[in-house]
Amino acid sequence: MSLRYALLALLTVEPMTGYDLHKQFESSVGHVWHAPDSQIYPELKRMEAAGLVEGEEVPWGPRGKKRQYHITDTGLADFQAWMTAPMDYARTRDPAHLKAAYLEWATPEAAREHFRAHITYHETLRLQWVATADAIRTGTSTMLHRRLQNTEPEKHEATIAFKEFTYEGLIAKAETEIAWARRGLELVDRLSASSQSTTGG
Amino acid sequence: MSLRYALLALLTVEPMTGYDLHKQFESSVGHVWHAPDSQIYPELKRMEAAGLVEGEEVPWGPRGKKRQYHITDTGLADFQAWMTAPMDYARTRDPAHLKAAYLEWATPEAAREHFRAHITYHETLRLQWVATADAIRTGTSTMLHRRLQNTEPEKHEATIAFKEFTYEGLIAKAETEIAWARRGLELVDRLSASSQSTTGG
DNA sequence: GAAAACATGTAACCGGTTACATGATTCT
DNA sequence: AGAATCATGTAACCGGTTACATGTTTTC
Repeated sequence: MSLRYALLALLTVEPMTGYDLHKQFESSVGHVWHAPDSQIYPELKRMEAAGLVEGEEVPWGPRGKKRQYHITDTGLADFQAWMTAPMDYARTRDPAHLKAAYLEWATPEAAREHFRAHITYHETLRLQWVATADAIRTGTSTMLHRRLQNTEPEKHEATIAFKEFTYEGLIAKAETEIAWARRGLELVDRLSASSQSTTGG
Repeated sequence: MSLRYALLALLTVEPMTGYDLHKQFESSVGHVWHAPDSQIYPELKRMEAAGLVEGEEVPWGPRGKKRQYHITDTGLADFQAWMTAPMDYARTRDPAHLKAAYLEWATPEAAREHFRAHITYHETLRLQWVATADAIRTGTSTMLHRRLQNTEPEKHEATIAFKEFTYEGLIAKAETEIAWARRGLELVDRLSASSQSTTGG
């Protein structure tokens, strides 16, 4: 159900087509939420049926056309209700830690590879998030720029602050994972050393 | 597909019934993986069809019976192959951070409540994980005890170390979330103060 | 005797993924 | 002219959730 609110959050900036929204999920918002276009188009239709958004055919080139959606008052009210309602946290389901708990079944090299992949993955995320956080801080983010243009000046400070703060949290998360995986590599080395001395002694 | 490997991981300790496995998901392993019984029983059947486990009817009381599953050689090979194979990381989908990014749409009190709930949730997790990590360290964990009894002594050190290490990682994760949410509360206070001085001035 | 725990499922649904399918427009 | 991008979907599938359904055994 969060996809719906991710879409509404984006549509509070300005009217967009399904394709515009899909592109957003590949960049900025994509860092906290991802969705393929095969999920976006049907969801927009359901949201229109529920009165949360309204679509409008607009011409595109000589023969083409596209459907631009804008958020309705109902949609805005629904979004704000979601913002105010308590979150329901999904039960833990963490494949990386599940696997880590049973690495005695893998070879030391496979265990090392597991942690290396974990580091690579989270370092990639971290870099993206640092870049996005910088863009927010320096005012380079075009999406945020457009959002601020449609926002009352009193809300500018909070709008920027919450986005910056979100990315700081994501960066901290990534750094925790990286630090943990680095310690994992050390652990594998220690265990290999001790098992080799056992075998060798 | 990870449910399958979570089940295999548990069945490397000893043969269990669907109900035993379900109970495990409510305690120890439940911290890294969760599954309702409605998912466990059909999955065990599929795994039996795939030759990864074998079920055996065992009597239970005077009239009752239960089906106890044990892992097969094929199942063990499959589990080890999964342990060795690289993980595929799912795309980011983080409702708590999605919401945090747009908290300018919530009232300050709702924003505070969001962060308070985040703290409560992760503090609960943290306490559970600290308790489990302690049980692993002190040798109080019955599940780990039984596992070690069916494990060659050379593997004991690694078996314990990886489980302890996994819980340390989970605890670090929870602590990162708690620290972030605490800073969130401070941020809301700062923003409320500055918007009030604007309104009041 | 009642309650809690043990035991095992089915069915409907939902959110998300992957693969497939098509066509227009803009840029080089 | 060809490639990249814009644009919009359908269909099959899969993993997971929620609700429903039933009966036995053990414990108090």
